Amino acid sequence: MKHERSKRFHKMAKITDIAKRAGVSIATVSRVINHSGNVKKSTKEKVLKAIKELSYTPNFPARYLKTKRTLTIGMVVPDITNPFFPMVFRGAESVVKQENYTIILCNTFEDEYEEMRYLSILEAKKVDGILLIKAPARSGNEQYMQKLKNLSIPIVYLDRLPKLQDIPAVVADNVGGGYAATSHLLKLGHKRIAIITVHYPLTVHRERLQGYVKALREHDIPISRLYIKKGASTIEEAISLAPSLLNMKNRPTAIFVTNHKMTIGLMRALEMAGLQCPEDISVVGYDDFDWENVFHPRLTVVAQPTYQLGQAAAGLLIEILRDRTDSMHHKIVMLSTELKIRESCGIYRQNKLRKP
Amino acid sequence: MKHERSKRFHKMAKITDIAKRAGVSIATVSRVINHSGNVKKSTKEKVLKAIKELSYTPNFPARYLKTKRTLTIGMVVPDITNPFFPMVFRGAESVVKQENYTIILCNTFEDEYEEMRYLSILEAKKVDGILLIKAPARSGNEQYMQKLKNLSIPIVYLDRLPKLQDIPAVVADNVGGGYAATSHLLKLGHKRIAIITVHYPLTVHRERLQGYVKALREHDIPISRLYIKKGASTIEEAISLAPSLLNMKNRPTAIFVTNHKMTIGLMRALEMAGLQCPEDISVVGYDDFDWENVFHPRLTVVAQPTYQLGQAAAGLLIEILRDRTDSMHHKIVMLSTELKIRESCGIYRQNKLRKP
DNA sequence: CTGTTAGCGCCTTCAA
DNA sequence: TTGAAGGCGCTAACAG
Repeated sequence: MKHERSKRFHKMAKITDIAKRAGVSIATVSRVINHSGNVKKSTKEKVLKAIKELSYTPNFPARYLKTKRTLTIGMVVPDITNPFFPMVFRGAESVVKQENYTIILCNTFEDEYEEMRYLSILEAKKVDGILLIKAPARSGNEQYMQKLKNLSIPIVYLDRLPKLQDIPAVVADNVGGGYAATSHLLKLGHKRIAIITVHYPLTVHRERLQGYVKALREHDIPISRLYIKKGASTIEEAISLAPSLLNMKNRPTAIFVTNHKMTIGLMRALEMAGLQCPEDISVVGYDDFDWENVFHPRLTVVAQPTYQLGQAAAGLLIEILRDRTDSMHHKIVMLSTELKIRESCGIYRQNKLRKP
Repeated sequence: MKHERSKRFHKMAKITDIAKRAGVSIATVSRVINHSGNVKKSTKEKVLKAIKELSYTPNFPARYLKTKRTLTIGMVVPDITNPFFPMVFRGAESVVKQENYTIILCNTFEDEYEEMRYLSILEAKKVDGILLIKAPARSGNEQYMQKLKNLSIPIVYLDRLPKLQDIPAVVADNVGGGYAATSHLLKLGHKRIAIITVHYPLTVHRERLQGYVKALREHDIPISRLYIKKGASTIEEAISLAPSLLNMKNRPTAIFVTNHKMTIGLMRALEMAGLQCPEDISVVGYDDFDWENVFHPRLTVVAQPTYQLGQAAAGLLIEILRDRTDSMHHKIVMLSTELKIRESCGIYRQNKLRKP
């Protein structure tokens, strides 16, 4: 036997109720609601009055059947718990809300299967568009990439780029970020500069590594595989990765970490190894948050334009939705990063080499 | 003239397409999709085949018209940029996804008008339920409270309680949190303990203050208005509030901050005043995040069960949705907090009184 | 086990 | 300026 919804949830008025009460047809009601077609002022007022009296709101899902628009967009992120993404979300929300869109937020936990699942749901729910921050690609995912490309809903890629041609996307200048971080260290005299980065097949990290390599090359410093550590983007992973760097005979005098969570892990590892930052070792991190300018050591970091990334991506998506065609939107927008110099990098000194 | 959607967005197959291709009626197709009614194995396979071939997905908005369920819920938060809320979101998402729900996330910026706006939209979009973390109440909002109470969609209140009777809600033990923080300071010998809290009419902060008062009373320490500072929950506000405390003749030897952002602001203010924590002044903060156990001074804080708050609230909401009645769900669930003792509190020493 | 059919709430020609 | 009627894609009786 089916339960009844309790009385306090009275059913909502519908358009016929309004029509009846106002003594007009539903077509007329629809016209005043949507400002479509002409309605005599007096009848319009009658309708408005009825709407107010019954506190009527149009039923969006029903309306969708005709209009084919849900006024909602989907946003798929790897991990909303990484403070980078809430800022991106807010940026996006700030622009879509102007157009009365609303956002379904989906967390994939860096899992492409989860991403697929969510994309299917978003498709079924008929969101008007999707902002996608991709999870790392799994090997043998060609089929999925094909599906992505042919999805019935416009997608704007954000931050992380898939292996796809001709897609609309908004990204940060990761090569520039990696380059700036490494150059800064070089300018301070460091020569043995390590990098801790993420092993996922993600453009962002590959590019930051590229920037690192580029800067070293420009200074004729050979790239050593021993100074390049890769792992999952977690605090724990950085903690377990760090010792292989810190216990080297030629321990690096500076480390560039390309990821926020791993930066925290590295700092923990330094402490555990009894190393002072910046006295014993310099660190450049990634991503900039409020507390970083307060607690010690104050991190020198590559700051990303998080809010702006969200804004730009949402703006692009809305443009596409407005045209209802994406033919001329196969462009990739790149926003630049900024090195925030604080206190976690010291000048290279020979005597830094004391054993830990 | 209306634009056409570009060709790459081919229209989706619908149930009649499947029926035609499988050589059955749409009713049968519907049956296999929804596992309702019996279908002969062989025809079921035919249908499944057709579905796969046309990569058909049911159209949720259309389906809603019949089922009255959108399988989406709304979550309204004050500021997703405060790391407290992403954790709550993840907790909620982790349980609703089990039931195939999806979440529309709405940011109100602590603005009750914005909250009203979003609630109206969620109502129009026919979300099945709402998780609401309320913005501070404006004065003269009785009408809105009335509307809230009579909303056509079940709400579970989260973290912050409105002035309403008989509502389902999940909250943290804020009195307990304030009490634990203050007691800890008292145990360390502090007597001049100040509190920096939020002036919004929000249960959470009122209760944390209550806990503070309760602890002091138990130790027969008079409550001084001079030691109670209230303001907006921002970094800047804490910075501008702090000097009135730090420059007092009887400067407090310990401060309890009931809000994450204000904690950051206070630490900044201490630094600006040339005060060391914990040497010159002890601090207990609120909310616990990864970096707090790494950077210095390591904050002693009241940790809230963020993830669990989200889980519990979502669980309660789903229960309500399952019954389609909230008659027996007028309960308030309270989860406890935990004091994380780290390094920002020192033992009270007389000589702390040196001028800044 | 399967098909026919009547709506769900709304928008939108087409007529008047 | 207004109304009547069809249909969007789907589910759920009701028949067969």
